[in-house]
Amino acid sequence: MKTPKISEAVIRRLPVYLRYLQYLREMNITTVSSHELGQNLDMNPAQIRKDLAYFGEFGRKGIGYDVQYLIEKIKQILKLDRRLNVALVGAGNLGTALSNYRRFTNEKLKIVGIFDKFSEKIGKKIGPLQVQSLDKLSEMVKELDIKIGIITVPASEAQSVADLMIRSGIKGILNFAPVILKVPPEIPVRNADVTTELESLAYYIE
Amino acid sequence: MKTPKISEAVIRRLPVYLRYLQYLREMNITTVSSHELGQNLDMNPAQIRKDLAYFGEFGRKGIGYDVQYLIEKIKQILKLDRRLNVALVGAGNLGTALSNYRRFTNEKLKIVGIFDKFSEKIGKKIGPLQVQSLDKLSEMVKELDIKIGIITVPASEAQSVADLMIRSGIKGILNFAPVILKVPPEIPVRNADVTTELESLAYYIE
DNA sequence: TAGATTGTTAATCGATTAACAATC
DNA sequence: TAGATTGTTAATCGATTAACAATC
Repeated sequence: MKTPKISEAVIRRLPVYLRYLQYLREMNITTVSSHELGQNLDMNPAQIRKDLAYFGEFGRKGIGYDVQYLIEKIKQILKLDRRLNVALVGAGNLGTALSNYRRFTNEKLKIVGIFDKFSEKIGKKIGPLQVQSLDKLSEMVKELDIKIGIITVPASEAQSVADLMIRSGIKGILNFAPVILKVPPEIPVRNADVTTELESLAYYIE
Repeated sequence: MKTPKISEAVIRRLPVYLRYLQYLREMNITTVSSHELGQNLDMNPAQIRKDLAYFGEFGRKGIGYDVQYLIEKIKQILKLDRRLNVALVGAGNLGTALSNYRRFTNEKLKIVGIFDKFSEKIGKKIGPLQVQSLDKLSEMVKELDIKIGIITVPASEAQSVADLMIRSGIKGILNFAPVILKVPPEIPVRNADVTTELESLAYYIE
């Protein structure tokens, strides 16, 4: 919490640690060293120790890290210990897939509204939710205190959806559309475009 | 092509440039400077010039880059000028969404086989393809010269699917499952786990 | 020509890794 | 205690940015 200035690279590794720690907990493993973590996550142990040390002293010299304790600490750091509501815009194939994504259901991070522009999509049931008109977004963001928006509309619509999200009070965006969004600097954006990933992979083939 | 050693960061930016150049071409814009690219992609112009200069001299001093020519060159670099067949394993919601992903259809990068372990999924039609048994993967990889595998199975299955893909001759993996896969060092892997992205986004909220 | 913009070298900045004292 | 492992400083490595000569 008393953080000098943590780089994004560090923050992006924390969920990876968290995920593996949760796996260890399922295996009833109670303690782990940075060396073991490094082996399994294919990372340098010094980097793992350094990443964690930005936020506090979570380990014990000569012993390692308590799995359960470290899970709790990382959750605190990432703010996954409190409820965080998410809206998804674009009820197509990908949007539907994400809405049904199992892992969200258990977690504090939860999709609480699905929106679409097209009337043929509106009213459609996806899991426990009904697709709503995009016109309702702003109202629902306020009502449900939605903080994060997921964009799964076509590239041509993405910027206007992002603008609407930000006007509505959303504080961060996960963007699946293949465009670089223009947003104010205080709004974090994560791009998760599949095509980009595949295309960069192509380079390494052969 | 006569490349000293290009960092992954550079390679990952090329598809972003490509995408924006294709957008410019659609707008009938024929020439662009690194400065304009930088403005629109929120990047440093020097970085863009340097990235491109690893692969050749594509611009003209005092003028900028020819959009069409640069598109072709980047496609060549990324090997998107030749056909590259892709197999997808896991015909759930996400797998179905990706298989229907419009952009793949036009491109050289093409999903040519969809596989699943579960008999209730097998035979199901997704776009022009029918879901096949996972047992057929190896055979099809050889028959269709499939080079890339996309994994959209649950975390618990992902490693064994990756192993099977590699044994079958697949050369690169795009992994949507929330695990770090163990693969030989010569096999490139891209992780595209949505949960990880969302969790790192949570850190920046409030 | 004058203005613009590349390609590239040099300078800066930041991130990763090694090393080790502290200590369980 | 002896062995193991953390937290952290220092060293290394790599990536980004600035600057500018070349040139369209």
